[in-house]
Amino acid sequence: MQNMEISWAFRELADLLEFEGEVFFKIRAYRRAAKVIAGLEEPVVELYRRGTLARVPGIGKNILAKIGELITTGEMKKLQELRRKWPPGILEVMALPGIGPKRARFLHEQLGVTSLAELEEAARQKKVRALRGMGVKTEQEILRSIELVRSRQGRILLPLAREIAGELASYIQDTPGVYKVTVAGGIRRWQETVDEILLVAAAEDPEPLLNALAAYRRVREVLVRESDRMRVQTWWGVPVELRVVGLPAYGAASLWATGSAEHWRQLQALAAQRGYHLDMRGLAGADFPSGNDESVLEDAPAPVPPVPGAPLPREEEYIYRRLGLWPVPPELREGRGEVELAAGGVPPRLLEVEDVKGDLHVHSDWSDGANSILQMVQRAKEKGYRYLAITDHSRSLTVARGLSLERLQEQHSLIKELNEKERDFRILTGIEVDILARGGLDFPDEVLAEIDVVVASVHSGFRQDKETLTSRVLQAIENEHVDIIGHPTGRLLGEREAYALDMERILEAAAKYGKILEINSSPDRLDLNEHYARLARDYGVKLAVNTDAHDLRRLDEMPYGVAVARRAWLGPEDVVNTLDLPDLLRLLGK
DNA sequence: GCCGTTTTCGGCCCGACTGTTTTCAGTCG
Repeated sequence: MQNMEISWAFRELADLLEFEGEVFFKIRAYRRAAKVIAGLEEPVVELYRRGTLARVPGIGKNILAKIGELITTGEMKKLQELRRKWPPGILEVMALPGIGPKRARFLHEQLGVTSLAELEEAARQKKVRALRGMGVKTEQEILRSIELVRSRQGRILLPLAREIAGELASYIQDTPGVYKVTVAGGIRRWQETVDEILLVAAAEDPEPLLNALAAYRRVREVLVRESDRMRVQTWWGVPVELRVVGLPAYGAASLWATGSAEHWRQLQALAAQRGYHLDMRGLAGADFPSGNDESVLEDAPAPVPPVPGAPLPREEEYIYRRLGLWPVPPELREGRGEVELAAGGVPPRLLEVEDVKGDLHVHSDWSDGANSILQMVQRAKEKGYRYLAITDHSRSLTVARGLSLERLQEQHSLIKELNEKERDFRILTGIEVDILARGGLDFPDEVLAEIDVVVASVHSGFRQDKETLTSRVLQAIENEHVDIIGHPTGRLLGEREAYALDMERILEAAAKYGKILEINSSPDRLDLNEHYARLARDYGVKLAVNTDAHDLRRLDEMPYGVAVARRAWLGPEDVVNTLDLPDLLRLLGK
């Protein structure tokens, strides 16, 4: 039983209890446990066996017992009971923006709504507006939200996709007769979200691999089975496709399965021009010379590369070279001009994780972070960083225990003290200052002037109109003490649309005032996204790739932001936190 | 539910916004 599954069980438990109207604190305790478990670095099963799980904050007697139940029986009685009691669709209803437990319950009682489809039907028949406490606007908002949810249905975020793909790939890898396995598709290209997981395996005989996949404990259903491919539905709800080829076809199959479709189409066209024929069985007329050479088995890379920019399998590289191209990194394979680019000159130097010398947006337990400043610093050092900016929330964000002026000053004197003991590392004082709903910033200029790194972010008034929101952000950009605009568009993937912003005006202003825009690496944000990041560079705006980490583990999410930068064709020179400390300080005007 | 004790139960939960109201409930960050 993986941490993720245990965490999910408690989240579902909390959701169902919330629907039932259980007391707030109990629900919050379960949610906290779910979050804590998801953030644990060690397997819960291990901690449980060792008897140290109860020491984890947020896990008391009751939750410990439920975890024990999950580990030993694979089920949790309380959860099963609730699942039997309520239709599964009500959780989707409750998850709609603007619909909480009370309204979900009310809709269930008054209209018999048990699913999104039924709610949609009721709203279309104008039955929702007739209910007490709801009106036309609510009804329209519900229909809009359902539309949003539909559009993202079936797509999962990259970290989950990577985890599932890694688990399956290593399982397949262990099947006898397998030479190597690659995770391909959108995962390999570091797309924001994916709707399927594609695996390519090289083996003499596909049969045992397909049998193995069909028998995997988290495969729910075999959707398609052919002699060399299988498509299955999994326990996680995301379909997985495995394609098995012989070693000589491995490079072509991996290229094909990695895509994108457009990139592949352009490669095929180029091959035809050069008198070859390229399909997923290989590059006819130019086979990989050592296609059956046992030595190809030795350089098999990890199925799920930990960072973007991993070396290509040499069979892929060979095909690019034969087509007169330099090998195109998977992140660029979107058919957005990379094939033309790869036909001439030298490859661009794209940003790499190793270029990053520090993180300029992280939280500590002074506001809503889980770890102390020292713990965050320690981890930053382990990552080889030279600096770390502690940017806790400002006073207005009370839910996040935003810092009062006094606490801010207290924190900054602590940081100054800590810095006296540091060598070759600098803790930068910082703040994530709220861009207030009424305009202006949460701290006065004279306070901001004293801070090394000022990140300004919107956390309220998301639904204001475009003009209002744009002018709020413009005001922040024009403030001489602001350095970085944090998660500039405010989107939460699959949860909340970006707020209405006139991005061209924002980019113009950022260029004019020399302000840095953030690429927030949090996988549910990735904000700016790759399109705006590229646009920003075209405007001459510098970017900062930050994690916005609220705990130690999320400091590790830097690769996701780096992937966005790479997909935007950015190099180290476009990103400020590749600078050495003195250069960075100069840029910040410190 | 958990936590922290002042060891056995009380504290944890804030404030703005919105749409619906006739004075406020529900949602959300």
